[in-house]
Amino acid sequence: MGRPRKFDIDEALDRAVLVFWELGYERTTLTDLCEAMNINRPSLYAAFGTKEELFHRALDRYANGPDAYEAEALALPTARAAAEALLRGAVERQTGVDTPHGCLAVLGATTHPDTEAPVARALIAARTAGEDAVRARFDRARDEGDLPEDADPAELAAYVRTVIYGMTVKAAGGATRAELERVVELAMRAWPGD
Amino acid sequence: MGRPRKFDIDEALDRAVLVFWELGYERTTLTDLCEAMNINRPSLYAAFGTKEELFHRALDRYANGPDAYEAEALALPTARAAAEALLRGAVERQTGVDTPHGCLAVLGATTHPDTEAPVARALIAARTAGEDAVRARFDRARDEGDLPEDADPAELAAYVRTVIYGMTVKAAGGATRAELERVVELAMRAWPGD
DNA sequence: GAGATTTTGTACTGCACGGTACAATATGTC
DNA sequence: GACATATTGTACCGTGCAGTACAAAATCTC
Repeated sequence: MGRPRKFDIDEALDRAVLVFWELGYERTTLTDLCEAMNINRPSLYAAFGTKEELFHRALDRYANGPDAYEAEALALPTARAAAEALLRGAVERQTGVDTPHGCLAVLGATTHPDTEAPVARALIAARTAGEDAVRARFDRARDEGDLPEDADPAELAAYVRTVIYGMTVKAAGGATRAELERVVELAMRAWPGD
Repeated sequence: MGRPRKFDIDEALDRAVLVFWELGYERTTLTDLCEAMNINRPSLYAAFGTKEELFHRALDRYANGPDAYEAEALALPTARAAAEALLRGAVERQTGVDTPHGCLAVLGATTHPDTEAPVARALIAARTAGEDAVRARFDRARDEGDLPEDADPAELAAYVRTVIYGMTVKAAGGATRAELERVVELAMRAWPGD
């Protein structure tokens, strides 16, 4: 009961994702968020808590929304196909016309390993989780004989994600989709067995 | 004439580089800078101008100091050696024990292609200049027959720099030097002609 | 040593930010 | 319709920030 909420929580959260994605955590102000979400500050606090708590929710939603292609990529039948789908999916997501360029989990905050900032730590954790998922997929691939004996799943996962992060930086610098697609083709030449 | 300056300009600038390198532009405060440079605010302004002007000078000094290994790498006799030296040099610089991890030109600010922020634009320009230098080196290599006819110098340059940027993100997330060195080895497997 | 000149140190200003108090408003319950 | 309950809108608060005013201090010139 009580006065009914005038906005949709999920829709507002989607708007918040876009703002954080475009500006990063620190450059985003509450005014930016309120305008994009079309609500006022007390409503924001009542629904999502502080700016930092909202960011964590936005990051979560980002992982399950724009970033959900990763799980599909990992479900492909071979490790090679999975790796290529990860790379191509990253290019697509990072150079969309309706979304900000780059990746929230990389550009969301300036992160350093010894930082105390919870937001930076959350981004590092999100990236680590993403990399772990790739490594687990490649582990399975080697068990299945889908990867050579001398290929190291952890190294391959680190390599694939490194290229993805690098393309994020390039996308943030204005690189086009076509440029990044050529980077993917080159990157895949390092795949073992080719 | 006048009262003599109590500090050395270059030394103070080196300190500023380290602060910006560690914290990025936005998270760095004037208080941080003054403490690290061991001077007070009016002295900072008299010697370096605003925080933004100081950042530009720091970025310049970074390019000619910690980042100067790039020119040496490009001077190596073959394109392959140059590429590998760039990658290995990047690992070394990004995981030094006496310097912050990562790269000032990548992590110094959250950059987006359509940003108006002069600092972000300067970082993008610095990265573009770095990539152009690599491409010029690979252009020369192809003229010299050092690269196959079907290898595209611009694509190779984009690829090498993408891997460097990606390693920066990983270094900022806590990756160790050994991990990144294995990424370099994998990345070099994409080199044409191997 | 007097005066001009530059740097230094302290203390301040204006502003933008995240967060909140409080009253008004809109619903459900009895 | 009276009351409890929850959201909304406005206006505000404290804080930390970049940048600066101003006087004291240290040098050079003559």
